[in-house]
Amino acid sequence: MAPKVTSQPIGLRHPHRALANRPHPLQGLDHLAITTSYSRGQEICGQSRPADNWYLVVAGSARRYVARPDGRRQIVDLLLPGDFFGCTARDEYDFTVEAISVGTTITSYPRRRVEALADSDPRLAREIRMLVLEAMSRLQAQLLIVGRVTAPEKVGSFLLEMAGRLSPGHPDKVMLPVSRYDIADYLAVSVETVSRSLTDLKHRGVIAFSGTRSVRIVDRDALDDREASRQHDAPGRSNISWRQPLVA
Amino acid sequence: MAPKVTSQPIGLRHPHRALANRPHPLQGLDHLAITTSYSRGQEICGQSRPADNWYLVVAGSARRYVARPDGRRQIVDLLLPGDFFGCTARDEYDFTVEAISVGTTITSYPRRRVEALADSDPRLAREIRMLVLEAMSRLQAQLLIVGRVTAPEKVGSFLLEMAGRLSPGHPDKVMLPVSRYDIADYLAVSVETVSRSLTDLKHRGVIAFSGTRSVRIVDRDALDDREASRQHDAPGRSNISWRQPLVA
DNA sequence: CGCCGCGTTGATGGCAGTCAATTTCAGTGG
DNA sequence: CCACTGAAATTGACTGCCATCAACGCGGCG
Repeated sequence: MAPKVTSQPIGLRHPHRALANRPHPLQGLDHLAITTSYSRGQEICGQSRPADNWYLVVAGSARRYVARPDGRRQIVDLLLPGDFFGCTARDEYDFTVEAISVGTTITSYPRRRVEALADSDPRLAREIRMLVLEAMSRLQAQLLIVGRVTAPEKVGSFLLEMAGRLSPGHPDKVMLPVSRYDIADYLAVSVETVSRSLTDLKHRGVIAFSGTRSVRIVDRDALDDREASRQHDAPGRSNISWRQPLVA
Repeated sequence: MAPKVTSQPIGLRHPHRALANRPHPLQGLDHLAITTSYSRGQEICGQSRPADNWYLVVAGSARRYVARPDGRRQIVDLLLPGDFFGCTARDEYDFTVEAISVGTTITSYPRRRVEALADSDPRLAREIRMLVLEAMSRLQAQLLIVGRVTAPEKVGSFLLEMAGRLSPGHPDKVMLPVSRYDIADYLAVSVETVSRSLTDLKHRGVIAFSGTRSVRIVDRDALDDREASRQHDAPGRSNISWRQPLVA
């Protein structure tokens, strides 16, 4: 039942991407940390298990999701190098995290020890707070994406989000680490709709492919939020207009 | 432009609901706090304004939302007494918060001062972390609700969520503090769909009304997550089955 | 009384979920 | 190197749900 992991710390000499030996978050906790490599689909932490560890992605990617009783799953975070997870208000995880890419490398920190250490090191406490706030920022960004109206809009803003997170330097080249199924469960739409939206965007010349998971953003403006407002001059239903007079 | 608020601290002798003089979060910061009453629809903090304050709801309710360029708005948190907001990773708020109920009372804390204080008081730092984690938990719960398939499911799980947060004691009586429009913008569906879903649930005997905003949950199981899986024996599409063999 | 916020109901078209079939791709073992 | 296998991805056909437009009832308030 327990995930079969190499529970020995790993050298970390050649991490696959990012977070090389450069300074990374939680640098001062290396003596408590255990860095592990996971294979594709391997579980890192599981729903309704004691939340005894906090985690930081070193390389690769992982999906944080909630399994619904009806068999569906809702991905509630896509984790990339530098992303933090596992820190919850409760005693048990209310989600599952699985590695996506091969050679996904993740550092785990014992919660009790780190909390104790944070009580004596304000800088650490502040750093943890920032990591949690960034996780919350990701969650809000996802909610804004999922809350969009049409499926091409969701897929489009998903691509923009991934582009911004994967390669802040080259913002028009996206190497998706996830399958269409993962995108579907992230956006709460069906796989077929994801596929159709992507081909739709391709035919409209908004994006281009070089391989199924390598996307180039051709027309960034068309993917942007402004699209819906400029495309057709229909102003969209606001639900806000009636708010203004109340403030007076 | 600045919200016309009574910027003097208020006595807090008779807060409308909850958080009476009983011990509340951030108790030790009363000397820094400013408690203000807001009227319906009044802005508490605004998008792209410097994030200089953290806030705690004392009484009433508020909506945290993001205004989209096309005029829509997405509510990303419904704030009830005891809820914390305004703590962000960036220097500017990326959302707006408005009071909903009349007499909404909110305590604001100067960010810089509190952060400095947290650096010397680990208990305070830990308490802030817990408040942020609870905000994150609310966000994840909302994402799970918005990610559901049909509109009645979204509305139903919204009612359950509100029931759990509003009155942990009487979990079958829900006094909604929000309008149908707010529910719609919270669930990312149209107002009409919210109304239709509610009447649908009423006709199916799942809920009962005593006034448009007073709901009684009659059949809790029918609102639960299990509904979709038991109703019809269609197992739903999983996207998970194919994961299992990979772990081996 | 009339205005406006709020809530509901009806009619209709378009989009997306579902079922199904096919193709492409990656990994494995011969 | 290639055949084989199963997952990943795409495309098509069809149905049902939901967004949209429209109209109407209700209640508070100036």
